[in-house]
Amino acid sequence: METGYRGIPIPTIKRFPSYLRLLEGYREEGMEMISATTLAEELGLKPIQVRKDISCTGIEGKPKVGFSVTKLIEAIVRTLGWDNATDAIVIGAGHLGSALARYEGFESYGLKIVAAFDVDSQKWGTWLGNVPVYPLDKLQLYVEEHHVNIGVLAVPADHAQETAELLMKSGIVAIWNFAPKDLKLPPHVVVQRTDLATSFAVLSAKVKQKIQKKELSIEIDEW
Amino acid sequence: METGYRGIPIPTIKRFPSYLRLLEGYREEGMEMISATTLAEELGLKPIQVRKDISCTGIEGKPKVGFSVTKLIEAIVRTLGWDNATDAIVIGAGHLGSALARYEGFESYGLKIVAAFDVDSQKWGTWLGNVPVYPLDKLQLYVEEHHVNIGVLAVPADHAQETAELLMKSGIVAIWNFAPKDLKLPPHVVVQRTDLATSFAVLSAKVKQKIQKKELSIEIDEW
DNA sequence: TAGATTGTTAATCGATTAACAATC
DNA sequence: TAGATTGTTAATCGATTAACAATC
Repeated sequence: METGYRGIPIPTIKRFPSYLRLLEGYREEGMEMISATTLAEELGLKPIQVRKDISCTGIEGKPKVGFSVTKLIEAIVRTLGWDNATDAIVIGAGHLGSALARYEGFESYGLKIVAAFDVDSQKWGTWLGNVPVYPLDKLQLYVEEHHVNIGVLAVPADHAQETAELLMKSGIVAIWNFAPKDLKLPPHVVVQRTDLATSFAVLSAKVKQKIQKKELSIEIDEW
Repeated sequence: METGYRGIPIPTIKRFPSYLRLLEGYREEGMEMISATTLAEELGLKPIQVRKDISCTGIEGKPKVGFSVTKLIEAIVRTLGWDNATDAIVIGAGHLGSALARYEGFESYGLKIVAAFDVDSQKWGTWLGNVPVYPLDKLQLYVEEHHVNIGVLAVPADHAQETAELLMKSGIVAIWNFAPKDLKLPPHVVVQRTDLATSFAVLSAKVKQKIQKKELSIEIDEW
């Protein structure tokens, strides 16, 4: 059985934004060509890994010279799908939802927050930066009328599941979940978590491991 | 040459918080035993993976019955190092820093935000929930006096590197970096990113892949 | 040219998954 | 007991890394 197209590895996808930030800096400095070797050094990666990652974009480099900075940027942006701007809504206008709605960096990812929704009537009609806050009841209608694709979920954990289901029913394609809750949704909905607990778990584990290593003696780090 | 202790796999660490949330729900319901099979089903994982993960905590189960809910919770919490509360400070009292300082969920991870710091003199002396905001100049002294271990970095990207170096010099052990910037720090400092761009990149790629697959027909994704 | 860098093919490494005996 | 579940050992899978020919 032929499964065919396998897709770009998730770890590679995760490194792309770092490449992009670095490359945009180089572009601003007027640099035209960049080698995988330099990118690797700058990001603490191995050159071979950077080359492998870049090869996923389909772009070609010149031996001894490297890659065109602008072409590489374009290729990565295209590979991530960040060249087509997508409208998104934020659900939950609490502290986190508010910070997300106001965040200006999303533009460069092709993400545009067009509205926020909340159950709290006191927030209706207010603005989070340039983003208006509407009643949650208006969500379904808004999504249908404005063809919103992405829902940014920033509600409390105990309302995450039901809100996600509402988003799904409204026709949202993908959910970016900031609530500390694992959603159970049918596989046709794309869900991506940004879970503080998960991130902090890795930090904690690294700290703990470092302490353990130091106790068991062994080597030293310089600097 | 014997390298010895290898540590718990990062993917396992990342799944632990999901197990914990689920288990705490079961504990509240008064459930005493739980099987890996049930946990797996609830989280959309394979039973074998859950068993492997659990085995990393060192806890033992009973065939046909499962694991003690409370013992499993304790074991995971201990494995993550969440049983020892750690003091942390937030640097940058903008929208994101403010949301982080006010977030109450950190308690259950053994993380306590004790202060925030900002360059903006207008913010000095104000409070983010229960967290006071101090001048950035006071950071070094504060860290030394209060033995703060963790710095939560929520400053703009163009100040992230220098602020991280300040934290390092002040004696901070680990940095939780929310700035969209890759930090260059010596290996003895533990750094963990929570990068919106990275998370959104995965979301974008999944959406794009799904569209492509739908065109080519065929099946689904994980995560 | 010589040397650095690309791109491909193969080897390695680590995590996931499968198989199955042990056990309550 | 029979059947479900654990825990271990081996197989598989995917990503990283190594090796090296091609090339500007």
